[in-house]
Amino acid sequence: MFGIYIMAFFIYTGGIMAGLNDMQQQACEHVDGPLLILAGAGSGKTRVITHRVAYLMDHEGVNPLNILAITFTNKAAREMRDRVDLIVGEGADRVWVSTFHSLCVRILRRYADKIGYEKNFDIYDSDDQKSTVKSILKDFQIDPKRYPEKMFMSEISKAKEKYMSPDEFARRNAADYAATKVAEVYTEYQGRLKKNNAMDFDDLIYKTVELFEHNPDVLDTYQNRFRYIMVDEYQDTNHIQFLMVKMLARKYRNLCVVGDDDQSIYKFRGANITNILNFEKEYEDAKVIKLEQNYRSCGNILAAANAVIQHNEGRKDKALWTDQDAGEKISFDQCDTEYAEGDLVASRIKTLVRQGVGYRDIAILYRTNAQSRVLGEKMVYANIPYRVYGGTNFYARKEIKDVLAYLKVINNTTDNLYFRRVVNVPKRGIGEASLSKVESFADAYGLSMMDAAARADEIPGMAVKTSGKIKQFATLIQSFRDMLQDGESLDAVYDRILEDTGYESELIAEHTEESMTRLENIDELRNKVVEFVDENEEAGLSEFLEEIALVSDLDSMSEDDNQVKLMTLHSAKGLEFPYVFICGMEDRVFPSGMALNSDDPDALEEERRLCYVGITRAMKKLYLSAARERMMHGNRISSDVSRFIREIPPLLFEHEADMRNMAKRRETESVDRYNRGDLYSDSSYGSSYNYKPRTPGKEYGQKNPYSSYARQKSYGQPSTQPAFGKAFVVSASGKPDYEVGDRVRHIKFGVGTVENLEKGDKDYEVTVNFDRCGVRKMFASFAKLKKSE
DNA sequence: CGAAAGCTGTTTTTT
DNA sequence: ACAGCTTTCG
Repeated sequence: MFGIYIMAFFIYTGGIMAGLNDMQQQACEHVDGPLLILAGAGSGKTRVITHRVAYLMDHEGVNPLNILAITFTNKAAREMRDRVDLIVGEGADRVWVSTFHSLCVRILRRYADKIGYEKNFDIYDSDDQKSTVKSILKDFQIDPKRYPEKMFMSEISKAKEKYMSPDEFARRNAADYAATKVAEVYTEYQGRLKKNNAMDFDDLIYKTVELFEHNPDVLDTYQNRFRYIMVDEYQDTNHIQFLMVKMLARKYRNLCVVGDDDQSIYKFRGANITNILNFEKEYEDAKVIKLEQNYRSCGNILAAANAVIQHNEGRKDKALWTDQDAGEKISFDQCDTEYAEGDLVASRIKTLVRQGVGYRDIAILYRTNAQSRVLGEKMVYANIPYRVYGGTNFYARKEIKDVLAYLKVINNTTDNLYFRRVVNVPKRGIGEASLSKVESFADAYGLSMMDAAARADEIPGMAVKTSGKIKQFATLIQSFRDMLQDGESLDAVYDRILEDTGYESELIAEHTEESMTRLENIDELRNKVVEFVDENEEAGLSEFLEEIALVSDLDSMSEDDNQVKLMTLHSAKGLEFPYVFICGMEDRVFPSGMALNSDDPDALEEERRLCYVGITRAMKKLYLSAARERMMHGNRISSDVSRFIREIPPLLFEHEADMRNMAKRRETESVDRYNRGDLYSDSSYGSSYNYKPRTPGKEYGQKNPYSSYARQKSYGQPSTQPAFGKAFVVSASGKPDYEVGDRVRHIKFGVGTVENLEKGDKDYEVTVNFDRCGVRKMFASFAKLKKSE
């Protein structure tokens, strides 16, 4: 009988722990007390967290309500919940899994009154922050040219990340003139946000910590609620997040943090790597578990990642290992321009797809969002389904911000920022002059601008015609509020807004390509409203706006869409793809020029960590590429191959010999350039840059009509080579020098016979029967076939 | 008051 | 190259 119990026990645990290695299992089974999991890239971190949650519930009998898991993105949160669901079957939906920000919003909505806010507070995005700061600078008569608003925004943000109040900031910086200015603006900024019943991203966390600090009873409630706390991507937490976690975990000390110091890439937004490095000092009894076996990448890729990251000084020494095969070697290509690079990537993708790879298994990563434009264009050309993640956010588009501003002003009439945004959109003949009058009136009587607008006829010195218009606007907004009050659904109100404000009809009347896109976007937003209403029956406008504010583009990533994914290296963190392209492997692009110029040595180390993150996203094959020159800030500049390429041992590359040569050549070149004194100096940057065209013949297809080559003349190439641009384009898509029946040689496939040659849209398509590997169809300009006997 | 035209600085990464 | 801001004109 006892034996049966034991049996059952083993089968049971086996069910949960199936497929975990020793270290992973230890991590899962550590229940009480602080735990630090140092999890290298691809070491099954998510697996461990989900299994640990399952273990706590099923094995330790922990109530799912007592578990809090903080993830980095909403997508990660959703995934984790789904995966826990699969393991435990029931109760997973009661585990609280969310990001720092959404966790805080949920807490703050509940206790808003305790910190002097109303429950329906707005969440300001960076655009909103910027307009607020801008208007303060105007009022304070601070010249934005001497003190740019960006500086104020980042200083304020930094202060909040350290949990430093405006008062304390002022006290600490009394001596420094510029800092006193910042202190004044910071103080005023917080005042305005409060007045508008709004919080920015940093406030969400700041105010939560403040709430806990001033209300021990509230803190106690949450300490009891969250007896088991897990924090993912701990290396990217900032100081105030650290404080918040510390407060919550103080009572039960069941804190488990997971992270990897090598993947810390968010220093620029306050992430503090010492949080993870000093965890053992903070919690002396912490158990530390290292996960170093990588299950994601094949050997060559992992070796490259290890080689790169080893160039960093300040890191915990560790090395990932794998028992997978070496796999395919890494590919590297230096193209002439960013357009050629895009063409190459597109053609490689087509080859992969022809071999049976799904589009969904491919990702293109890059350092800056700006690079996505050309790459995206090339995907269109090549007919490759793709999606760009991040970048100019859907919610940052003008029309979306307008419509959302209507919703926000309906939700929170206290806010003047959104009032100003929509009061004259579409044009209602209400100008700045009238608005200042409304504002002074509002200030004088302690009203919001919306309230003042409702009483516009009382405002002194205002024309009856104008006050009528303003009043009408206030009535309009009130009518929407009434609809909601009467229980009308959100989507019904949404439609009424578009109609009654005349926003939609104006766009329809415009009837340009642009206005049609805007209408589509507005329709897309409507879909989101409907979707939200369906999924959250209880929730209202406030909740909808909150979801919009905190959700990111990436969160909508779905396995269902069979598309190539384009995103920045930053966005790619936490994801994995069988085939990964990293574009723009050039000094000043990646590592960024900023990092190269910086006097902080960690700046370059952070870039290197980013490179490490990028490489380790790849499972089967990694393609790196660079351009010899590209358009940057309106100038065509030439660039060297990224130093990170040279940090990868040549033997890991497909064309090992070439890589060796390049490394050698590069060494001498660098010395030469250094001796000339122009390494990274401005002489290679601005208009004085001496542009040397490459020999046209060895170029990849260059047919982009928007390419700057079409306008080559304007870039310092006056009379010496007038026909260059033209000759260039012709030769790129010109007829190859071989015919059907010729024997040709391909750099990789060897010798074969040309079976067919036909002119496609932009290029010749050539079909070759190779002796070694059979029939292949390819684009002539990519194939670089040479006649052979 | 509003639209159009010119001038400026700007790009690293994001919850 | 581009957007956003200021200036200018109707």
